[in-house]
Amino acid sequence: MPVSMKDVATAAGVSLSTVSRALADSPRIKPETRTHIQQLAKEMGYLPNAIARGLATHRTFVLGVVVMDITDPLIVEIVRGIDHAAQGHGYSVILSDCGPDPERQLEAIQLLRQQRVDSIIVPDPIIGDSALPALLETGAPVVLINRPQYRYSINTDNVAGARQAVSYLLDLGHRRIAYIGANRNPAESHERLTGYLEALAAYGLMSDTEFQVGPNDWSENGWQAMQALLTLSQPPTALFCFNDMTAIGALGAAHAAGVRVPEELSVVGFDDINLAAHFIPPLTTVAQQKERLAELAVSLALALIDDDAALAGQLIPANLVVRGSTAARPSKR
Amino acid sequence: MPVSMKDVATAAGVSLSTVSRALADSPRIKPETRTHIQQLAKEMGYLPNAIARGLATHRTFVLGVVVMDITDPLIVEIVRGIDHAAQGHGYSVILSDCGPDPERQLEAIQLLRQQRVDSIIVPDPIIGDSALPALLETGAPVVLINRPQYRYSINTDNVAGARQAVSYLLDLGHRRIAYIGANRNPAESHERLTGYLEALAAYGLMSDTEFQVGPNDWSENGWQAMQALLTLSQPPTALFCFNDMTAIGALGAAHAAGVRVPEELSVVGFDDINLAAHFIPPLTTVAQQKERLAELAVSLALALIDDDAALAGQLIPANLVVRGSTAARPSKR
DNA sequence: CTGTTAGCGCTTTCAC
DNA sequence: GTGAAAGCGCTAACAG
Repeated sequence: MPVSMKDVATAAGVSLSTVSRALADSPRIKPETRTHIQQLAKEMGYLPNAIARGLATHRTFVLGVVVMDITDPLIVEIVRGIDHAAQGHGYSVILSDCGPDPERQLEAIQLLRQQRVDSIIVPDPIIGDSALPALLETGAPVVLINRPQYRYSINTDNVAGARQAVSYLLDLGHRRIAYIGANRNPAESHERLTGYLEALAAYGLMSDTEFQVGPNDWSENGWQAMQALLTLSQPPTALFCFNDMTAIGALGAAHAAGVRVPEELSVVGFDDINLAAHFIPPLTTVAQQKERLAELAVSLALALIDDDAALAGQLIPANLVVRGSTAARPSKR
Repeated sequence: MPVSMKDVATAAGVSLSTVSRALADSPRIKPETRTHIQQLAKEMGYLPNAIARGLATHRTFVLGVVVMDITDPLIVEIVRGIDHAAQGHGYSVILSDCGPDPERQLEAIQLLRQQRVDSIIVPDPIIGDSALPALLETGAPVVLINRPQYRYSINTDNVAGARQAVSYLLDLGHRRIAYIGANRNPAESHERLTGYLEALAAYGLMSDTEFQVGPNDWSENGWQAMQALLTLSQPPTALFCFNDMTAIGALGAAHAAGVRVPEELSVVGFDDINLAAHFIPPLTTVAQQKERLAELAVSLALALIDDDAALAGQLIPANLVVRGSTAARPSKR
């Protein structure tokens, strides 16, 4: 029932293809008739049928986004950025939340293929150690976020970000600084560990291996890692955590043990999720530029449709945001 | 390049329509040939082209989901539920994050219409006071979540949930109980206020109007509301908050003012967002059944395609989850 | 500049 | 039971 090009054509007394051209701003059309038709189409409430167009052009103007858990505070923010950027390009995004089950991941990818999405973005560093191959067979280009090992990716500069955070702690006078890593995410965790070690080395310090805890990820595990650190004879005075959720877990354990933050312990996270600013105390953290990562990923995903990989492999800086969870080293210790 | 039905047909030495029927499990086909063709299709890696099918059948097997900010902790959880439920029905979901700008909301809706989604779900009680009319003109059925005023909606029982929360506080011995509401969400806030008042009334109590603060919504405002309450000569000993984010804001203000929770002040939220369990202290809250809301919304959205509105208007119970932010009334006060 | 004609890949009458 | 053919709404040669 919605009005089609044919309807517009007969109403305008021209042929179907003239309408098609007019609406597509084709150069080969008389300006007057074009504006006339465009206006007529608007009056009639014509809305292009993306399905029909997709069938004819083999371009659906739909982007697929595959995540394992859209509930992850970092991931949602990136997904939101992707959605906005896509809309800016006239694209829609199909969201596919796969969960941890590999079989379901495959099914979800099949669905995406059936829908003939033009390109796929995976803003989730965890997904796809198993699903990635299937994804790549899709035919559609696949862009990853924060997966530097893969060629078509857009990544945060984890090493530099971590270095910045730990340097800051060193500048505050801290010398016993621990790192709580993440096992769900070995590659990223290792990069942040590298930055941590580099910062220490620049101060002529070595990291005590008992200060490299984890790897862990969830806040529960941040909690456990903190507890382990508190049993040391010389516990750390500062903590650099894989991400904000880990930091929040550690904060909980510190609170439970009666360790005051930041007076007795400084804590730095990574990501700068929305919550970080609202936590008690507000979390000092290394902010990822989620919007920018998303924009670039979308641009790359669309460019790859035409085999343009110029944007591939970009490294985006991450910047320390100082808030209430860090302070100078307690003098008494 | 992907294999089409035609390819399968020639490979099988049958006609195109036979393949179509075989793959659609049509009854009018010899069982043997059907299984044969199905197997052959699988071997050849045939994947149905949803675009072509959509053009032929006027059914795209795509659901539209419109939100204002997918980053909202309650909304994401519901969206995740929608995505899962949709996948279970063989549907994909196009996510449209519109932001607060009404103009952009209209554009996003246009995109959805162009994609000819079969149905639309709006799990966001805020969006659409302006966009709703446009949405309804879409032609596609529209289902709302937590918008009881609208006929095709699935809703949490706010009144009963609130009543439960406040009754619990009363049972703990609290008598001076404040409510912090939300102005971004007047309808929901009012329902929860109603439950609050009902619970007080059941104890033969009246609410002091100075205890009905807000309406507010963001955690910053929860903070402000709490500060206002603390200036009262007889501040409340317990707080029922519109939602968890408000509660978290209030918790922050209490912390800043040196008021200990739950020893000196009990706080109850609403929603049970992921974070609630991880906060310090873990938040007592009224849990919405996000999965269930999502499932029902999807079922209704799909049923409405065939004009079946049996599920419309369902009321889903919300249940109190007791955690660490509530305790018996301090005896000294 | 504009009209005619094929498709795009699939479903669905209508015949056989 | 199976095949032939038309058509979904649009684009894109190909003619004029």
